[in-house]
Amino acid sequence: MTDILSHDDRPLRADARRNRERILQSAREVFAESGAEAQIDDVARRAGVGVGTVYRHYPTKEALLTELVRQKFQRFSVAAREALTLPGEPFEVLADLMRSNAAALERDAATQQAMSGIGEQVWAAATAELEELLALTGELIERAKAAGTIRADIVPTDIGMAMCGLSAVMAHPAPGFDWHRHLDLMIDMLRAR
Amino acid sequence: MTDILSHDDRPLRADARRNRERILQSAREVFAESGAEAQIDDVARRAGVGVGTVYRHYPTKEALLTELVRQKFQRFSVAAREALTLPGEPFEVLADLMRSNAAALERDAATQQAMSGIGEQVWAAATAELEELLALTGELIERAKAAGTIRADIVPTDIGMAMCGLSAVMAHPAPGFDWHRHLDLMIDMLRAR
Amino acid sequence: MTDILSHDDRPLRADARRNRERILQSAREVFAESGAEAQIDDVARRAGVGVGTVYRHYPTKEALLTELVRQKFQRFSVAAREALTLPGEPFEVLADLMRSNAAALERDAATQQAMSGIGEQVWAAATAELEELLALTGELIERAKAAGTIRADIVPTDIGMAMCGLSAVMAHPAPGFDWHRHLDLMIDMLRAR
Amino acid sequence: MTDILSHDDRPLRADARRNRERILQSAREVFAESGAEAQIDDVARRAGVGVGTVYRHYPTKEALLTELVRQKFQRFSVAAREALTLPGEPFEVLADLMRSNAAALERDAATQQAMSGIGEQVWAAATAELEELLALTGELIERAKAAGTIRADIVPTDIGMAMCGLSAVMAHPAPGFDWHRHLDLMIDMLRAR
DNA sequence: AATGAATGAGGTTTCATTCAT
DNA sequence: AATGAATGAAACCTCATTCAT
Repeated sequence: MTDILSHDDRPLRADARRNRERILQSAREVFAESGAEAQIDDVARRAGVGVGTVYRHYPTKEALLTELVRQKFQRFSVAAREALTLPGEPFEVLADLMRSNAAALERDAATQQAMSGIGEQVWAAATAELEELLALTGELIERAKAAGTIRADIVPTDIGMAMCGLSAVMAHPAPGFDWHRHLDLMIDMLRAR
Repeated sequence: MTDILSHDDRPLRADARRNRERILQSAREVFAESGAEAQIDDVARRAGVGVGTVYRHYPTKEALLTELVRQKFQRFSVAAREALTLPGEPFEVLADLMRSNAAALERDAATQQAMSGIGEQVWAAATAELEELLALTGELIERAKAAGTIRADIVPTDIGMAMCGLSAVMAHPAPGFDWHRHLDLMIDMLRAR
Repeated sequence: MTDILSHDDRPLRADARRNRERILQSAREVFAESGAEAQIDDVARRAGVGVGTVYRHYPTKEALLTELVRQKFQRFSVAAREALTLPGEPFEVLADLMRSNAAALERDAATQQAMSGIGEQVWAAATAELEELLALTGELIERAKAAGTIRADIVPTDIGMAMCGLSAVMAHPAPGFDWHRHLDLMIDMLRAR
Repeated sequence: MTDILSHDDRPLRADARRNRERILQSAREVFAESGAEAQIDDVARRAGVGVGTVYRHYPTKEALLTELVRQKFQRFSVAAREALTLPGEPFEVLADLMRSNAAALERDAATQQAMSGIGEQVWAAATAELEELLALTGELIERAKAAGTIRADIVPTDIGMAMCGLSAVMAHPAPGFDWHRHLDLMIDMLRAR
């Protein structure tokens, strides 16, 4: 959608593409370290570019954050698509996917912050990606329902909410909190009895 | 403990106490409306006091936020204590408590923010209150275990993590997300089969 | 003058007088420690009274500072009057007076600040005291002139300027600065050859 | 040394250099008018730049003040170096230098404030410049000693203390105070008899 | 296309002073 | 007369964003 409306469909110049990658990587690291209140200047500095360059690629701090979340969702979608091709018992495939996504989340504090703290509009802007992800999740659920190994009333957003909650738990080092345990419990809650 | 060490044991003057209440109430409202990035000036204005007065009571924005979270936990504790005196089936009592706490959470965006996103140190400062709450939760769990109506392996932090995750879900109006449903599912996950 | 115009000539109540003394002493200490940017609250706290009490006695921070300077000048005047009664060689009497005033100055950072840094108006308000001091200094000078031991062209403000400069040197711990040496040199400069 | 370790060796962009100059000039004027309690906002406004620009160049009010003092000392050093090349009788050369420095001081209330009142740390940060100045002063003194026209026991800090004291006298419009006279007296005090 | 200096609204906090208790 | 809570103007500083180079 973005591409269609974009005023500039030409592929980016090689150096511009390289910069864009560097900026995103730097943003991931910086937001992971300092949370959403990290400064664009820091992102630029770590990426080795000027602030202006960051703004050329992402017109707004929010846009940058959004892109990060979008990409994360896309990767989740990629993983989900892969999972659909895996043999194995459907529910276990889904459970494994959740576990590996959670592990990825643990390494990506930026998205964690985005999922469990920041702005309404960041979400809104990533709706397309989220919906694709939910659709794929739906397919995984259907297979498990066919196999009778998942609760019959589960819908895709149940998984989404679980993962969203999980990321908040991760983001909080409250004493005694252990997200692995919380995830296992939630996987269990999805299982057919 | 806090009281003993406090540098100011004398009860507040009547007007000071009144102002303090007003400030807290105003803070709840303002943070609820604008999230954690709300401004102290707005809190002061709505409370009908000068900024200086807010700072006299809470020397930092963070301190104010912390107090809000603390109080919320204390109210949860009060509710838990009450629940312990209720007749009814122990698991259902616990479930009802979670539901009513969730409802309270929905009305209190400040705590929501705090639980699902912000400040590490806000949490840290509320540790004592959190622990009391977990202890009481433990008692409720024990009673349900004795009745055999809760999963035998549940511990207090399981409830804590569930509520923490729930507040993140609440804070996100992602399409299709419905926290009531998520909560019901989680309550079910706690139930003995 | 202040007394004549004062709306309240009645001697202060005993406790009020005690408070006034405490406030002045506290102010001396606090300004000495933190310079002129010390806060009235600190003065009040150290004096063991409320801020309001400080303000009842001195309607302004500046007024308090001024009173300190005034008193210092008065003490210098007392010392000068005493010096006039001393036997000894007139120039040496004057030199000794300067030395002992300098020593007093060293112990009184508040006045140092006032003499070498602060406000025009603080000086202005202490004009009467300064003039009395200069008049007494004039007498000391005259005696030395009669004895032929002081430069014939010296006037009272020469001493005033010397002491003013000295207090600035004192206030600066610049490496290699040694106010005793500077004072000795200046005393020498006053001496008849 | 400063240059070698500096995190920013590249020469400033032309516009940045221009702004920096403007800021310094404006700061000189503003501090001269309002003393050290002048506001950064005023400095910025008079320089015709945003506050942020001032802070970009000088991260702190103190840093700005320090730079002013530093420059003043450097100018004094330049003048001293020049004086070393002048023909004329060495003591008179030194005396003229003191007089012209005093005249410069009279026009520069900011440095006056700094020399005779403010911040310990402002001085500390200008130590290098002060020491260079003292070294050059030492050379001027040596020449006068060789000529036998200065007191044999004079050392560079004697001149430093004299000028420091002088600036305090200047800063105080006490009735009867005349810094020209004070300076003449002090120059006389340095002279060999 | 990239750079980074400049911008300035806006945020938090301080503190001299007032005033209700 | 004393207290200290309240006031709020004003200070300092930050940082997302713009724009000249």
